[in-house]
Formats: sequence, structure tokens, C-alpha cells
Amino acid sequence: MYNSYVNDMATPSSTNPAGKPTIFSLLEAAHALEDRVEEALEAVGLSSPKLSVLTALVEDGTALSLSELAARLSCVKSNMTQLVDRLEAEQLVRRVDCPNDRRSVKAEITPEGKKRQAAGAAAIAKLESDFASNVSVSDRAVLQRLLGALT
Amino acid sequence: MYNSYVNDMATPSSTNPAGKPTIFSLLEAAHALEDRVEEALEAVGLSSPKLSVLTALVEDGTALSLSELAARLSCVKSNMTQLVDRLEAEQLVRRVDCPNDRRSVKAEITPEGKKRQAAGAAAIAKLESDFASNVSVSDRAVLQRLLGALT
DNA sequence: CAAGATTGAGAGTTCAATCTTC
DNA sequence: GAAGATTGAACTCTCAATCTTG
Repeated sequence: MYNSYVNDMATPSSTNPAGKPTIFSLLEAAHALEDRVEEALEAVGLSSPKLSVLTALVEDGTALSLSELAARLSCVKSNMTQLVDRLEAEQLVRRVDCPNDRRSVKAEITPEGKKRQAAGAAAIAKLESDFASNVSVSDRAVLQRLLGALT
Repeated sequence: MYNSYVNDMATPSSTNPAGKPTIFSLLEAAHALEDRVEEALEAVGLSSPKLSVLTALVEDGTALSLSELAARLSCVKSNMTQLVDRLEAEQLVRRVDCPNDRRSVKAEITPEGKKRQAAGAAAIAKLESDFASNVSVSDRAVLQRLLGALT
């Protein structure tokens, strides 16, 4: 599904169970996790980027401009253009012209989009609870601190 | 550079410093780390996938078939075809026919490829040591265990 | 000239289909 | 038929350039 392309070759110790965790073993694990997320979403006909857009729209309750969406997903505007293209092709979202600003185009979620979003959010919630039950409270504290240092 | 597309919308608590780490905050951190790796490699004219191929070739000391490379990088063969296309365009690698098996094509590293690989490996080594010095031994143990559970 | 959106090109990835060779 | 490689199509993403509107 995915490949930890950055890892094994560059660091032969990548998968060593006893050695120190390299940045690559961390990335490898993250990719594995990411794969699980994508798998769970595939089952409901979504991907992470698509769910993110849909969720932003649901949470906001109104149509959002593509620039606004791009800012929220921390991506470039041209990316949003294409993402919304694909979402619109699936009728999960509709493009509507903005009356105030004629440069702007808003994305509006459709009823089908709402259903899909709910299914996606449920799938993620399940994954999330699995994850939480497999990580002790103290481990979570360590993880949290490490994560903060990384970002 | 990258965006944590899977995150913020799906889980408003993604960046909460006090709350539990969600799978998304983990992925977010991993993406940040990944960005650093890519940045470091960009400085020497490489990317992670390219470095991985080059390093496999250097470590093995011989030309390797595309299938073999795909297996080592845990990716699909068609991906390797394209990766090697780009590597070959930069003259970091050369395609050579396999005399034994006429179906097979091997990738052979060039002198320029070796130089580039060395530069990439050095850049990664620096990142690695920075990382190691920022994570305590006990934290590493926790991280290692968590990682194992995830993969 | 800024801002909003789009287009085109390219990197990286996957899958399905195809071609040649074993 | 199965294995090695390639091609074509799709998705996600970035950057640079462009067009329209403010």
C-alpha cells in the first residue's frame, strides 16, 4: 500500500527491534498508521484529503471558498482546485459562485457529501479509540512530549 | 511543503497541547519530520526515494534489477520504472541489460550517483544525530515500544 | 498592484493492462 | 502460465504562470 521509501536503505538499522529508533523507523511507523487510516476510509469511499474537506464544510455549516479551505488544510490553493474537482465529480460537493466577490468560488457540501462525511468520521473514531486503548496514559505523555519537540 | 491533510478538520483536538495525542497529531509530527528530511536532501539535489535507490546500489556494490530495487523499497515495480527514469535523466544511474535473463534490466550507479549518495547520506546522518541528542534514552525506549505496536 | 482561482508541468505513488521472455 | 518491465490512468501534492476581479 505504501512504502517506507526513505528508510531501509538509508539506515540498515531501521527495523531493528533492539537498537535505537531512528527517524526512519518513526516515519515507517507513521506510514503504517497512515495506511490504516486510508484503508478505513477506502471502505466508505473516501480518502484523507477528501474527508478533511468534507469535515471542514460540515463543521463550519456553510459553504467555504477554496482559498479558505486551502488555508485550513494547510495546502496550496491549486491543490484545493483539484481536490474540489474530484469531490465535485463524485457529487459530494458543489461549486457555487460568491455574490460578494466575483473572484471567489465556494464549495458547498451536498446531502450525499454529508452522509459520506459522517461515515468517514465514524470510521476514524473507531480507529482513534482502538489507538487510545492500546497506548497507556504514561506512554501517551511521552509521545505527546516527543511530538511537540519534533514539530 | 507538506500538509497534514488528514488532521485538523477531522479532529479539532489535533494540535491540543494538553489533550491526548490523537493518531492525527502523530501523523502531523511525522509529516513535519519528513519535511525536514526532504529539505535536507533538497540541498544536495536529492529526494528520499532517490536516495534510497542510490543507497541500495552503493550498499550492494553491484547493479540491481528494478524488481529487486522495488522489493527493497517496498514499492510497486511500476514505481521503480519511473524512479529510475528520473534518476537516469540526471545521470545518477544507468540502465543495463541483464545478460542472463533478457527480461531483466539492472540499474547501475554512476560515479556522479555515488557522490550524490554520499552527500545525501551525510545530510541524513546529521539529522539523525540531532534527533538522537534530543531524545533521552528512556524516551527512546518508550518510542521504540510504541512504534512496534503500531507497525 | 493584491487576491482568488485555474492551468500546466513534474514528483511520487498505486493499480490494471500489456509485452516480452522464461 | 508466471516473472520482469513498461505504459496509461488516477490521486495527492508542489511550484510557476496566467486570468479575472478587487
